Amino acid sequence: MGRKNVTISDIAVAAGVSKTTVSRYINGRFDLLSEPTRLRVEKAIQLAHYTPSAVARSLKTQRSYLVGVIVANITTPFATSLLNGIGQGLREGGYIPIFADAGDSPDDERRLIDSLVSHQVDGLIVNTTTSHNPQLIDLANSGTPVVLCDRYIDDYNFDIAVCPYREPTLELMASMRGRGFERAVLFTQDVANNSPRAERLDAFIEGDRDVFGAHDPDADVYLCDPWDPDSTRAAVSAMLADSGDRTVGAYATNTVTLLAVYNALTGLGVALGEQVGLCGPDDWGWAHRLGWNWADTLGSSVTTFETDPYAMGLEAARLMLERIADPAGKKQVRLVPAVMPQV
Amino acid sequence: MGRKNVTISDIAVAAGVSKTTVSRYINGRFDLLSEPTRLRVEKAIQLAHYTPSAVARSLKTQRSYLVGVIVANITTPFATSLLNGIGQGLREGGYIPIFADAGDSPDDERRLIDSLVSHQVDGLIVNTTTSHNPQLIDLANSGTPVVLCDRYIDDYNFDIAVCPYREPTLELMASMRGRGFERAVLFTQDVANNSPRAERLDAFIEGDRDVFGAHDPDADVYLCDPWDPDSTRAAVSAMLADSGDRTVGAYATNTVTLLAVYNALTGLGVALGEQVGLCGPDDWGWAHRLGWNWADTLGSSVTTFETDPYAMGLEAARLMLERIADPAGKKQVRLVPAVMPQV
DNA sequence: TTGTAAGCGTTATCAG
DNA sequence: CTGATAACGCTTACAA
Repeated sequence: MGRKNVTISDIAVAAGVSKTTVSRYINGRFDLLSEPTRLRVEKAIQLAHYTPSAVARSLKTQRSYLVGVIVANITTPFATSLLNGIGQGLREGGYIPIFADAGDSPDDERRLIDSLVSHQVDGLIVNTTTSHNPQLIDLANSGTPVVLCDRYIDDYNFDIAVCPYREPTLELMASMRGRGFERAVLFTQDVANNSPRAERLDAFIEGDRDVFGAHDPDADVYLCDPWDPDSTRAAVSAMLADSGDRTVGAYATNTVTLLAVYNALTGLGVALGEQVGLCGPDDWGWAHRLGWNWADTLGSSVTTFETDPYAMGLEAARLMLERIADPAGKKQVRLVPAVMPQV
Repeated sequence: MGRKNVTISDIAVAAGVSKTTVSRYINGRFDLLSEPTRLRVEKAIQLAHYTPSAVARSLKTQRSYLVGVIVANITTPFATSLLNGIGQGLREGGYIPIFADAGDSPDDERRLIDSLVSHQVDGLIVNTTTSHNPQLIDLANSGTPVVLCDRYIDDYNFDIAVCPYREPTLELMASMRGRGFERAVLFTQDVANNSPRAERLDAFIEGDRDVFGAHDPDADVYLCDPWDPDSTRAAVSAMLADSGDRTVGAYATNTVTLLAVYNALTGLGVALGEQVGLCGPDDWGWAHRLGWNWADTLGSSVTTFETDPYAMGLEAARLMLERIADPAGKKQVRLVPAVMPQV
């Protein structure tokens, strides 16, 4: 109970050898050990339940075999599958993933980066909360491997795994138009500092103009915070008022927002399908692994294109392994395409 | 680019003081520094972009202010909210949570524990994959703070945050009986090594006997792996065949299993409500934060009792903080009750 | 108020 | 094959 930790010196003494020899054993340099010494050390280690200190090792070698992974918001279905993929990829390369959640707070993200770096992680995979991030740029510049996930950072080239959202968004809008909806609207959280949202917004504007023939697409954009049911209800109400008796095809910027809008609509007694149709990206990895088509459950009028956050995590992890192996290599953008909507 | 890390010595030299003085500055011991020296050190630190090495600090002080958090399967909605709560609680206490995913593999869990401990985490919060876990018992015995979450480990008293599942399970079964279902069945993953599942199984058996008057409750238990649609479909088919024309109230051991069973049922063309009713725990924290009643979406005949994984995480974190503050204190069991079903 | 020096538990460099 | 010994970057008595 609470007994002092056994160290390499203890083992050395117990086995009657030097620390160096024990160290060699730990690191599997059996070519440098005679059979008898090896056995003596082995026995001593087992007897004492010795495990080497990774901290001391990290301090000396400047490597930890740890990779820090920071996700903007661990509560989303997207993040869940992303982490799953990243974990898988890193383990395959012999690295241990350490997950952290920024909880959508740039401040917390900054603190986490500092902390992880100061704990000697060998690299950082970040699904960042801010597209303006000098800290990460400095870090990458100073030689620390940094890989981005899904979200861009301005003014610097990072290794990054991303999904192209423009095309599937346009396809989805075309399909909504084809189904006869007269007006297109977008529900989104604040787009500032968030590249995927910005990309989807741009694509929406483009589609609203080209596919729906809107003159003032900006007026079709509704801001809401999906985690705040009141905010979403307000946005949906405003949208309904603005629409008059036009039928509406609503695009939600992500799965969480889609669910929030769905809640608001049904809460307001709006039947989905005739008056309002709902669509958006489906970034819900684990529902698919379950074989559950949640969008169908909401109603057959809900259409989506499916992204693959697990694959994205896997790619990000691989980028990290490559970057660690070759710190000076050329930065890469890895595309993980969405599955086009089944029209 | 790749320039050597600046250390406390560099700052000492730059500021023309000793390492001790710089160390005092870092640790906020301003009472031991004269105004001028403080300013000199401050300037030197800023100029050099110096950040102290947490690794070196950990090695020296044997504290890291890191708490390792291992979750059995990060892909589940339960885990998502649990981590959220744990993160919140730990941050409030000044500790940094480090998340890791065992991916339902006891082997990976063991490796993760080793790794985190060897990286000097100040404590470990574990939602374990195995109820038989000598490694964690040793760890706790040796003085490392260990807190369990939701799942028990045999043969040792741990600090633990858990939800009592017996009562709500019985209530749910009574309500199913009240709605006229003639047979009760349970869908569950393997119960071995998993205390909450075992507890729900026991409660089901009790309810099947006492509420439904079953003579052979074991025959009403169907094993399936929710992540494998085929396995679930097979279990559901078997259940339907066994039931003949009795109506069935099906209890799923957790949310993921409930969804899987729902998929299988609808896939087989079974309409929910008349022939088969579905119920189980609702451990889907974030859906509730969204205000989304997913069970209603599946169909109004799906009934649940709601657990609170976020609160559970919060309690676990608080237990950890208390244990770190008072390593010798008495072990505690913290109950986080479920919300009884609305009948 | 400041500094010296030892040491945390490893690994790396040499020298046998 | 084996072993001294000096780092790694920090904290902490103990002096001054």
